[in-house]
Amino acid sequence: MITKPRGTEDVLPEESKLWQYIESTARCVCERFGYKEIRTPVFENTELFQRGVGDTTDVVQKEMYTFEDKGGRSLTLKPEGTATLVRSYIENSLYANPQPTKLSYIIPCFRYEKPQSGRLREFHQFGIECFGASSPATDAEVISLAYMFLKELKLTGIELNINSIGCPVCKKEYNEKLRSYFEKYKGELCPTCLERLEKNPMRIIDCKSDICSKIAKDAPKMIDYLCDECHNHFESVKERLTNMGISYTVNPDIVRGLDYYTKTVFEFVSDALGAQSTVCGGGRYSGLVEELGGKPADGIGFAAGLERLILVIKKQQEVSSVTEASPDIFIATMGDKAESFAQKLIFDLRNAGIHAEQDLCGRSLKAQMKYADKLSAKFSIVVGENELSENSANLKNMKDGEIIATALDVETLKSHLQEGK
RNA sequence: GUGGGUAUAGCUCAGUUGGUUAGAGCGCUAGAUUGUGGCUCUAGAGGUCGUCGGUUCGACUCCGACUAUCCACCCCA
Repeated sequence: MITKPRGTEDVLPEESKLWQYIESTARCVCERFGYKEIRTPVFENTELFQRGVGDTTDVVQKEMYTFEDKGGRSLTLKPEGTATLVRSYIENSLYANPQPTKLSYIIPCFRYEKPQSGRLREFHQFGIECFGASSPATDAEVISLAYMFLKELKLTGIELNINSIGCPVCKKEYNEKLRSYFEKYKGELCPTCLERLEKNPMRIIDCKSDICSKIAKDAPKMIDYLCDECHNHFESVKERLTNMGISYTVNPDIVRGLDYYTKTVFEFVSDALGAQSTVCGGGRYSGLVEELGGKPADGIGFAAGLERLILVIKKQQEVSSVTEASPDIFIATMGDKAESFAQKLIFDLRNAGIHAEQDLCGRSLKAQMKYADKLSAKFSIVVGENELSENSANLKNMKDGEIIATALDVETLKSHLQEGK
């Protein structure tokens, strides 16, 4: 047997209902906020992610699905959405439209990681990006969209954490402070954090090891070192969130792992998920558009992991309340002539917008009725020689067993079915 | 990439200190006097017991490797 590749999942018909529900909720919310859907390629030139996501990040260093095509080009399956959108924004000159440019997407992403609950090698993200607006109002709008999306999915136990990691100027100053702080504990830090000390000391704050987190507890906080502009920006974002009734926790420890983030970063965390608990995360990025060859423009956005949302929803509702689509009518037949007649009738009924079914496995009449029951058909009729010659049959309501006589034409059947609803 | 748990029918799981034709419930198929579902009853199909190797007279059972899966680290959505 050939099995699916590691870290991938089949979405079976039962579950795809849930996917459609989440996707339509996402689209519906985006529409109200003026975010328009964009569709982009599944793979991009590898360089886009090296430059866009950052050469030093784990995502780029060890998690990308990179391959060479027959023309010798290095291509990579998208590990995330933002870099692609920035590329498209520049390449299609979307900056020439009235700004800001507000985009949304639902995409598959690929990362070569060890699979675990809430972490797959192919996973899906719903995200938005807003380009060309640097005001705090933009941050608040983006966060409020995520908030409303999660709220409309009726998720409980979700919390919003926000932080500001400053602009390149104050970030750099802060990094120096941080480095000199951790230098003092050089002998105690774990090996990975020792490396981080050189490259990106902010990541040490993230470390879960007992010793490092204890040391990091008293480390200087970015929030205390923000420059005036960054500080005011962050204050304004918080005030706007409060105004909208969106509660949040300022969490100085959220440091996003992707290089491009500046100023506002945030994540929505679920208490239902175990280790991979971030259900939606994002932030502002000021230098990315320029880095990828565009005229300087601010960007801000978020991505939500659809598989994780589905995990939360499934955990919340013990039994899925998603109702299966059931046929309006099942036509059981006896004999070839009747069967052939029924297929034509069913075709016409379907053409008239009715969900009609028949047996395709050559079952006995009794077995056909059982099958109709399993499909939860609302009505059934049996067509045999008698019905054909008289052009009439008994229409049975499967719920209460009530029977009425009906002619075997689309209009009559349709009106009976509508009455029965 | 590092650690730990798990692997028996489509699904959920039994399987006695290693012993002959490996079981149950649900599901699936068929039937219970030849033209009507749900309840009940009967029968049937379906497993190289994750894979490969080792120990043994004999392995689903013990050991090893591999693979898959789950949990955690790491990282992130």
